[in-house]
Amino acid sequence: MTPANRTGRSYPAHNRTATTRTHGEEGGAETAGRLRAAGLRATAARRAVLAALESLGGHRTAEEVLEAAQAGGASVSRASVFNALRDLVAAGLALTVDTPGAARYEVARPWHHHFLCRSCGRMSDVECVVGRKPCLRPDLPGAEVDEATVLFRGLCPACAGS
Amino acid sequence: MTPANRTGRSYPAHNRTATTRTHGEEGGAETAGRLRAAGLRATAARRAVLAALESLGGHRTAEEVLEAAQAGGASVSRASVFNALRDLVAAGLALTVDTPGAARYEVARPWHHHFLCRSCGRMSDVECVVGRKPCLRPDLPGAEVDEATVLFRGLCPACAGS
DNA sequence: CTGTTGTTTAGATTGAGTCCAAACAACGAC
DNA sequence: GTCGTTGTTTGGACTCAATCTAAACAACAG
Repeated sequence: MTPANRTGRSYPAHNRTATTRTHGEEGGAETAGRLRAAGLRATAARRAVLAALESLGGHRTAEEVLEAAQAGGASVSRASVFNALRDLVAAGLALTVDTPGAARYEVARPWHHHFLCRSCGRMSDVECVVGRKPCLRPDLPGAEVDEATVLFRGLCPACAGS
Repeated sequence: MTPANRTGRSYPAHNRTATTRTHGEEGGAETAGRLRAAGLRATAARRAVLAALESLGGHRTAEEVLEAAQAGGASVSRASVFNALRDLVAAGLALTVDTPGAARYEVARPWHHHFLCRSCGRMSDVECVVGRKPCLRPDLPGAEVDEATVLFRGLCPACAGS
């Protein structure tokens, strides 16, 4: 039951920078600058991963990012993609989504939540009324809350309509 | 290999459905009755898993349940624990919690949410104001929402206090 | 340009979970 | 009680995600 495809594009694919870089690598000086501004060294692997995440759009697994980065001409290893994603999330440039199976990543944007369709398996964004974290508070006296993530499950509009 | 050495007695066969037993041993008649009431066959594996989940309490991984079930004297295979947990969740007798890493399970109780401490890694329950699902609704017109799970992250009272 | 220090790499490794077909047991029917 | 149907269990091989390793390497401050 529920064949569950990969996460689809709930986002229009983010257009890549029209001007191609002379070095033939994904991610140009702009990407490098954002990495440094976030306190990270602007290594080739991190630039490729960030660029891949942006050009893919949506919620992607590490494997998808790896493929996209390599397809983009970068020479990146699997381990580096995991390292880079970890660092990007820690630096606030990317977000992780808790999903069963493989973890999914997306470029950072204002705080929001996710809807996972039980039929097509696609994940889509759900705006957060508050827009920043933590948007909910647990009834847990003494706790220090960093964030509250909400995962909705059900049938997406497309699957519910048919 | 060593096919002659299989552990022979998988089903203790101390089950007698004719008269209602009142004592609640692990995997006893009471547990069996709840399984049947939920539409499941009362197999030894499922009784052991449900009993283990209950005696352990809290939010447990499949591995922990397996160990507890085996420690409790039952002869259960790993695959059966996964099968049983899947079935218990489907039948509404147990709940899954989406956590990074291994999935966690708990005996069913009124709808609630979870707090995951980033320091000690412990998970605790957070009451849901609504108490039934779906307790939140996404701004996603046309979607059919089954449930909304909230995962809080931060420092639990114990870790925040020190 | 150079040194320090953080990063990358391929491959081995761990860990969670699934798949398989044959053996087996639950339970309604008799 | 016994039987037959049908659902379950089994262990081992397997898949897939993710981490670990130590040596080679590259970023960037000085």
